[in-house]
Amino acid sequence: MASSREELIKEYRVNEILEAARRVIGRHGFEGTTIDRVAEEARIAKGTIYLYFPKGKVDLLHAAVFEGLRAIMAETHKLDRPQDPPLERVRHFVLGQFRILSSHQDFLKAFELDKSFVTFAPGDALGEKLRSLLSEYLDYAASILEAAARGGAIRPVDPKFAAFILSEMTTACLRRRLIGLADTPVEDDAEALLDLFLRGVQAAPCG
Amino acid sequence: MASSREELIKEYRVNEILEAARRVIGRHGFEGTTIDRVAEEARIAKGTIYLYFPKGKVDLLHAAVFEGLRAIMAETHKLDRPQDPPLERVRHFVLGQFRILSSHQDFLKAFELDKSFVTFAPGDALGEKLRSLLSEYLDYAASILEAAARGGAIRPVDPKFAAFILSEMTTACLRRRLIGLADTPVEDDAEALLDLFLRGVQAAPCG
DNA sequence: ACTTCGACTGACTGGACGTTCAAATGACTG
DNA sequence: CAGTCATTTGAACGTCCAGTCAGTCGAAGT
Repeated sequence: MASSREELIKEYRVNEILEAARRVIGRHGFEGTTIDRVAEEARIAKGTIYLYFPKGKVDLLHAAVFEGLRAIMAETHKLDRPQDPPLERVRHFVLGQFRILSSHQDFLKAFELDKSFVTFAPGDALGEKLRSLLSEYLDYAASILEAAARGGAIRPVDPKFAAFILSEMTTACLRRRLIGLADTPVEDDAEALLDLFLRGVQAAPCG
Repeated sequence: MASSREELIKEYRVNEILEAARRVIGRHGFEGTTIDRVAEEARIAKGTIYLYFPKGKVDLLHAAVFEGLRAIMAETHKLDRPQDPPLERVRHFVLGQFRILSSHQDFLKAFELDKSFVTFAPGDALGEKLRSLLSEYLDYAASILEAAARGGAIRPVDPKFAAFILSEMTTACLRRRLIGLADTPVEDDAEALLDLFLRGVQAAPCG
């Protein structure tokens, strides 16, 4: 990692710029983010940005988005409780994921999460990085579901499929609020979601 | 509606331009769509577009997107079978919706559906139109679920919440394929989705 | 044949924005 | 203080693209 004094300073500057970029993205959206605005937000001149991001705007924005997402995903990793009973572990994960994602909804909104995963061409660098990030996250979520399935707490659904659907259900709830279609408190959503999902995957035979 | 000869011609031209715009959007994405490209695709000159869309590019693209979505939603309305037994009606709707949306995945991908609903500011004209379109659609889906709940086929969940989650689960499946995370046939997704959702909302007590 | 009309064209304009680079600034040293 | 070097600056440049408008062309009218 960084060691010498210069490298530390450089890393600090890079971080400042990335944070400014994320603020601008949050305010103006991905497409509405210009180098001028980022420079103004970071209180430095336009040219300075090119010292730290010589590859240009696209590289900067991609880095900002990637790091932002990585941080959010790191948060969700921290909330796992492997020692809990499987079903309780799933429940805790679902609610925790909901809480974390909803606390970052501004950024997620501006970033237009789904778009970015979907839109980038197969060869695209950021697209690949995001895909692997998502993939890693889904493996983690799937492992929790798989453990529950092994323990007999839920039925043996395809864990990756279920994990994906679960995370999408979560972002869907947030999106619904952003659109203005939800008139109930957020906590209700979390409970309703958990209920819907758990019943969907639970072991006991229905009907 | 249109009556005179001129109005019919005009409507025809407008439609040609909108279709060209949708093709370009499908190929280059929303942001990558320029008036020049639309003009080239429609095999007319740039200026001609401004004869039919004097309000400019944004208006044109919004109309293209709105009409495209309206057509898709009209399709889903046609597949309802109110005379079927409630649970069968739900099942048919879920599978039909899946089939229709997946047949339009190119357009939906390019349009970045979620983005457009989420990103537009509350006062924005297209945003409002899309929201009301979505709202109408959700009312329709919710009415199917509500009928099933009244018939006792599913438990009395909040029908609008369930309808929203259902439609998002469907688009999520498609997105998963576009990202390249799915390795199973599409039909499997439809079945797995139906299974997950029905168990989630079904009447029989689980556990 | 001449005129009128209006749909259509596409070169042009102006502004926005990414990127560059010569000059200014400041920090550090002998 | 002068000299050296790294960092920072922002005016200038090139490109892209929405939007304009003077001019073309064919059809219909007289």
